[in-house]
Amino acid sequence: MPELPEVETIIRRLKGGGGAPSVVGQRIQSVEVNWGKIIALPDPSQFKQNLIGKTIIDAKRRGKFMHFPLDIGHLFAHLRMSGDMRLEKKLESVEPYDRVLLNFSEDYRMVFSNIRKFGRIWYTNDPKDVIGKLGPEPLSENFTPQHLYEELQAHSRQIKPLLMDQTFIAGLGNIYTDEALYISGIHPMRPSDSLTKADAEHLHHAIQNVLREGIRSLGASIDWIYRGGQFQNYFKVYKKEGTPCPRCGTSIEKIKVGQRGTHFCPRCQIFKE
DNA sequence: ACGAGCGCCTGTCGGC
DNA sequence: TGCCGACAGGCGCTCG
Repeated sequence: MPELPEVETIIRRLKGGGGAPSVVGQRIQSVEVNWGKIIALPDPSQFKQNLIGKTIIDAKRRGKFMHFPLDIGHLFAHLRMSGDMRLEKKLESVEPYDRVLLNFSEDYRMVFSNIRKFGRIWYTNDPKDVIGKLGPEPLSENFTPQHLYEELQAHSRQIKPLLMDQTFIAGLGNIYTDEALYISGIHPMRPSDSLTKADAEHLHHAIQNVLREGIRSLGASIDWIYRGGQFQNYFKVYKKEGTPCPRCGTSIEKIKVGQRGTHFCPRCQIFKE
């Protein structure tokens, strides 16, 4: 479930508010690591030592990364293909996929759950170690149609894998990329430098729209990981192969682009060189 | 610079 | 029914 809108939803929940508990202000008393490879930096035993006694002073998102500034240093987490970050009472039972637990001084703990063990957690004094190479935030002011157009021209790559390259733009994954390309009428395999200025403007608008709608819906919930998001009910092409295009009625197709399942309308999204 | 192939993991689904 | 391969919301690596 983890693309920008889902991570944003998780972060907002972790921040609490409205009477709900928050990770902000919590002091880490102990750390449990049940799968060592989850800890990307430093090694797991150092990781524990570094975290104990630290206090979380904020919870933020950058691309698909969760970012927890501490009183000293920074904690980052990435869910990769599966998983969740929960804030819960220490009384709750530990679930089978709970890989890393941060026990706070009082009542609560934060739990990194990750079925496929692809997720990663970092502790570092320098955020650049983790998020230094990320492209712009798609919902920030410095991501403009002009910027997008110029960057598209600067590369000659298939548009879909380029949009999913986190150094190009931070936060898009398979779902929101397919949806944004559909909305803007761009074939997923088109060379990035074949896009016109008008194409780039449409794409920029579509990216921001689909992400905002995703956040408004609290993300998408599919398969066995359900977290209450509703965006799956608004998919126009993702997982819609064989159903009629909402705009022209042509059957939605599924192909592979850059090794990833890709859904598009062959009539609305014409390939051009 | 770019794209393909593959590894990392666990679970589900469709075909035979 | 049972098995087996393909596939899944991601990303880093190697190779050509």
